[in-house]
Amino acid sequence: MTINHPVPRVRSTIDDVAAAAGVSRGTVSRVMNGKPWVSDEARRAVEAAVKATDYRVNGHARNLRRQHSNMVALVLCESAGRLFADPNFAVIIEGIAAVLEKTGMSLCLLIAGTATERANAIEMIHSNKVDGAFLVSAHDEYGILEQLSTANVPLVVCGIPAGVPDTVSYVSSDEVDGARRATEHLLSLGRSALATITGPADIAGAKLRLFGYQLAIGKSTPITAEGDYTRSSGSLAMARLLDSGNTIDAVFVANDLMAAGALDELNNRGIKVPQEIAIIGFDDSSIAPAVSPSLTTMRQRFDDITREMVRLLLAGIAGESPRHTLIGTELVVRESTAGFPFETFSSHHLRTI
Amino acid sequence: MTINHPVPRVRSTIDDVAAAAGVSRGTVSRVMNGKPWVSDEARRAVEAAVKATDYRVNGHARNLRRQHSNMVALVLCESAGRLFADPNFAVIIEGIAAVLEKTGMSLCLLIAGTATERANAIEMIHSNKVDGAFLVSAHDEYGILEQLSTANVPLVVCGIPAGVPDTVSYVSSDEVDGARRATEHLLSLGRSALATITGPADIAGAKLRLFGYQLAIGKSTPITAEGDYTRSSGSLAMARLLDSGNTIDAVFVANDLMAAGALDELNNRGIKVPQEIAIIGFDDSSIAPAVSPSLTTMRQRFDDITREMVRLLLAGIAGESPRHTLIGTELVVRESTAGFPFETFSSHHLRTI
DNA sequence: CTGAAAGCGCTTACAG
DNA sequence: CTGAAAGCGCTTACAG
Repeated sequence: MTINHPVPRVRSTIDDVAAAAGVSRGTVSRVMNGKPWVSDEARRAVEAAVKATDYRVNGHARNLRRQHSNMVALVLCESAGRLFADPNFAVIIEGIAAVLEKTGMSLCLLIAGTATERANAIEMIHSNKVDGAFLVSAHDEYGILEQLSTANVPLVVCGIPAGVPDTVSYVSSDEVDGARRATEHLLSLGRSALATITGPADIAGAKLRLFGYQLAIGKSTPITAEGDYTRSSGSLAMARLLDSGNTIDAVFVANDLMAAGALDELNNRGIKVPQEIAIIGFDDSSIAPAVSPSLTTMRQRFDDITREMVRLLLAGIAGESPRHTLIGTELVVRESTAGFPFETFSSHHLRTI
Repeated sequence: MTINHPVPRVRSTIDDVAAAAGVSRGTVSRVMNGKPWVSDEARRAVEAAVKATDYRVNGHARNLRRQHSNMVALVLCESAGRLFADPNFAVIIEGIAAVLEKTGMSLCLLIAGTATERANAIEMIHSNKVDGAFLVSAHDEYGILEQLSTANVPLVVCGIPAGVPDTVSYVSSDEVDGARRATEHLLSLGRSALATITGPADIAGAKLRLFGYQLAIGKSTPITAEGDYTRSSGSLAMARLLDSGNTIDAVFVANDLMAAGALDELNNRGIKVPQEIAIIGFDDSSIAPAVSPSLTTMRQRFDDITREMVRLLLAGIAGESPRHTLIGTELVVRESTAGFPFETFSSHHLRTI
C-alpha cells in the first residue's frame, strides 16, 4: 500500500470571508476568536459571510501562528488488544478525559503498541503538534521515554518510569507502601507461609511492589513467580507456585488480573480460598468484586492519580518544572482474605490452620 | 480550571539549521524530506547542524504548507467506560490501526462520549488537522454525522448510519442478511416459538437486524424486548421475555454481549440452554466462546470490515467519491444451539421438545 | 545541485 | 473600533 496524496480541496479562507463581509481579515479574525472591540455591524456582516462561504479556520495556520495547539496527547504503549484486556486503562483514560474536558484542552489518544506506531507518536510530539503528553505504561525496553524526554514539550508519566525521571513529571500510587501493607494484611490473618506473584521485571512499578512485599516479610527469602499482568499468566504463576513443593497459605499478587487468574487455578484444583490459601491483589479494578470469591485488594485511587496528572501537565505547559507525586493506596477487604460474616470466618480460620 | 497559556519555548527553526550548516533553508528542507539532488557534502553538513541545534520540523508549519497532515482520526462516540466494555471496539480499533500502519498514515483516537468531546472532535476535523476520519458508533441523537458531513474531509462510518449517507462512505456487515440467517438457523433446529432481543432503536444497525429477523419469521408478529447492547440489558430483556407469558424456545439476540446477559438470566433460573431455549447472538466477539454454554453467533468479519474502511478512506483522500460496502457474516455454531457431540444433542433435543 | 522568493492561512501588536 | 503589515516555520516551483 502506498500513500495517496490528497487531492487539493477547495476551502474558503479568511480572505474570502473578509471580502464577502467587506471588512479586513483582522476583523474577521477578531470575531472568529470572540475578541472584544468589534462593532455589532461588523460582527453581523462577518457571521453572515462565514455562513455564506462555509468558512472554517485552518487549524495548522492558527496553531502555527499561536504557537500552541490546545491539544494534548495520551500515549498508550500497548496494542489495542492488551489495552482493552486490562480494566485499569479504561479508568485512567476516562479519568484523564473527564478532568481535561473542564480545562478546555482537547485530548487525542495515540496507540503505540508497535514500533511504527511509537515512531508516529514520537514524531507527533516532537513536531510540537500537541502542547503536552501523558504517557501510560512505558515499558523500559521501548526507550520511548528516553526519546521523548528530549522533546520540547512537558510530559507526565502514569506510574514510575524506570529511567530518565528528571525531565518528566510522573504520578504513581505508592507502590512500595501499598505492597507492604497488602502483605502485612496477609500476615495479620495469622498466615506465615507467604508467596508472591510479581509483574513483569521490566516494569518499575512491578519491582517496587516486590520490594514492598520483601519489606513486610523481613529477612525470609521470598517465594516468587513472575507473570505479565494478564489473567492467564496469573493462573500459570499460581500453578508454578503450587507445584514448587513449598507450603503456601497466602499469596500477594501484584495486580488484580493476575489474582483473578490465580483464583481460577485454585478453583480448578479445588483449593479453598481463603481457608487454605488467602489471596490479595492490587488495583481494585472492576474484576476484583466480580470474581468468586471476591478479591481483597489494594485500591489505586485513579481518580486522584488522573487529576494530579492533568494538574502537573497543565503546570508544565505553564512553564513549571517537572514534579513527582505519590498517591496512597487503600486496603479493600473482600472474601479472598475474609469470610462472611467476618467473625464466622475468623473462628473457622483459626480452627483449620 | 482555566487554560494556561503555554510559555514560549525556545526551538530551533530551519533557519537556525541553515545558518549552522552554511546552506540555504531550501537545502535543509530537502535533506529533512529525503529529496534527491543534494550533494553528500551538503547533506552531511545539514545532518550535523540538525544534531547541533536539536532541530525538529514544526508540524503546523509543515502541514500548513503541504496542505495535508498525513494523519487520520478515529472518532469513537462512546465514553471510555462503554468503549472498554464492548470487545467489538478493540477489534475494530486494532484492525484499523494495523491496516493503516502499513500506509504510512498515523492515527489518532478521539473519544467523543460527551458533548464537549464531540465538539472538540468536530472542531479537529473541520479545521482540517486530519486528512480524513473514521466514525464508530454514531448514535443518531448526537447529530455528529450531520455536522461532520459538511466537513471538507472524507469520512468513513463503521456500520450503517441512519441519515446523511450520501456524503460519507460506510462499511457494514450485511445486517439484514445476517439476522435473517441467524433466525433461519433457529428455525432449522425445529424451534417454532421464537423471540428476539433487539439493540437500541436509535441505532440503524439494530433496526436492520430486527428487520432481518422479521424476514425470517414471516408474517407472525415478532415477540421482542429491547436492550442497549450491554450485558446487563440482555439479562433484563430476557427476564421480560420470560415473564411475558409467551412460550419461547429460541431467541435471536442482536449482539453477543446481550446474549451473554440473556444466558446469565437463563442460567440463574435454571432454564437449560439449548435444551429448553436455544440462543444465538451476533458478532462472534471474544465473549461468545467464553460463556457457558458457549454461544452460537453470526460472525462479523471485522478484519474485512476494517480493511475496507481504510481502503475507502484512502480512496476518499485521493479524491474518489463516497462508497458503501456490505460485508457478509458467517454462522458459527456452538453449544447454545447445539450439543456436543452434535448427534447426542440432536437426539436428546428431539426427545425433550 | 543550490539559493532566493513566494506563499500556505492565520493572529496580533501597531497605528490610526 | 478597524485596517495594513509583519511574521509564525515550513515547502516548492523557479532560475541558475
